[in-house]
Amino acid sequence: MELALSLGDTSKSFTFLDKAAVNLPTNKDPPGLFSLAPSFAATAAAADKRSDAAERRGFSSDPPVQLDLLPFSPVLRPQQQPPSQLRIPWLTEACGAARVLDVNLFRAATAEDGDDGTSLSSSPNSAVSPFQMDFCTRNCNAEFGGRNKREQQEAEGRASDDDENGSTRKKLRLSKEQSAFLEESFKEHTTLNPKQKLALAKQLNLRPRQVEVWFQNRRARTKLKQTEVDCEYLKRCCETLTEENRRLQKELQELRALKTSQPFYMQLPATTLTMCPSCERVATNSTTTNQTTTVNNNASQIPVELSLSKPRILPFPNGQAQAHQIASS
DNA sequence: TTGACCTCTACCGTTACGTCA
DNA sequence: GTTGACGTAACGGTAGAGGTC
Repeated sequence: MELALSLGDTSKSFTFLDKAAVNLPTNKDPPGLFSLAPSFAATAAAADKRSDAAERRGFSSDPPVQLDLLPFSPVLRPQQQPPSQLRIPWLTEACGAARVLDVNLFRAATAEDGDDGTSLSSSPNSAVSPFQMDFCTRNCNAEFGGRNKREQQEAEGRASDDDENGSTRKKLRLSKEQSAFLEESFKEHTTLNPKQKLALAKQLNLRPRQVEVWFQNRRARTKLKQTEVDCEYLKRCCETLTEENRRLQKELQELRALKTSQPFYMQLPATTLTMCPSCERVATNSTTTNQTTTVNNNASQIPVELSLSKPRILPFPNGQAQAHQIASS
């Protein structure tokens, strides 16, 4: 049941609630639409957690629950791929299997670490990984050779520093190949189960902990962008509401001025509107006209009469009071 | 069956490093 | 060469879920 109050400007309707209702995230949402991503993300995280737990318990969690975390972001729309196997289109389609071999070519024995990141090579102060990555990058991608050479030298320098000072915080830049690889994986799975993490780490010649951290940071960046988009949308909504409020206040002032210019209005009997819940027809017990208000009755609009403000008690000169009300179901 | 304890992982806030203008 | 802004890898703390005893 919908009541449309017609107070002059009938061409503009109030649409905020409609918009909010319509723009709930769906798989068909185009980019830019508002979504309730945080709650969805939480649901997805919980689902993934359950999935991971199922994996750890030793049985498959199939069928996978594909959750669209960011409907407005096509990058993050997961493909319908089985989660048990990582498919890397960037790798397999654009570069072929040779890339895989290159990535793994210089993988040292330390890459056979467990997934806890606590073995020798995964020590926070270990200098193994930067070397491996630079070897990999040099051999994988000739166009970055110069920079990677410098990186390698820097890495060597850091390694020696690390050897001297075990407290040095290690930070390395992932190569473009590694980043692209991880990005492609993220498109398919925003979270990883231990198997996937291990597989990715092996393929990229990274420690599982690094893969884990990368996904955590990637999720954080995604959430941040989502928040920015949501804030922008809410800001626009606020502006719209402010403008709407301003317009209504203006109309209210005009109508109050109209009231004072027509003192006989106060002497008129109140109008009571009743609406049948089934047919939504509106009936009135008075023919008094203040302002014409239309009641949106689906196909037809029935002009009725009603007071302009919310139901309230109006003072009458003779001391009586009478309620103006709109009765509806 | 229940509760304590442990492990794992996601998330969050923060820090520190690398890059670039 | 220096500096500040920015992006991001990495860290520590916390909470929740599941497993074990």
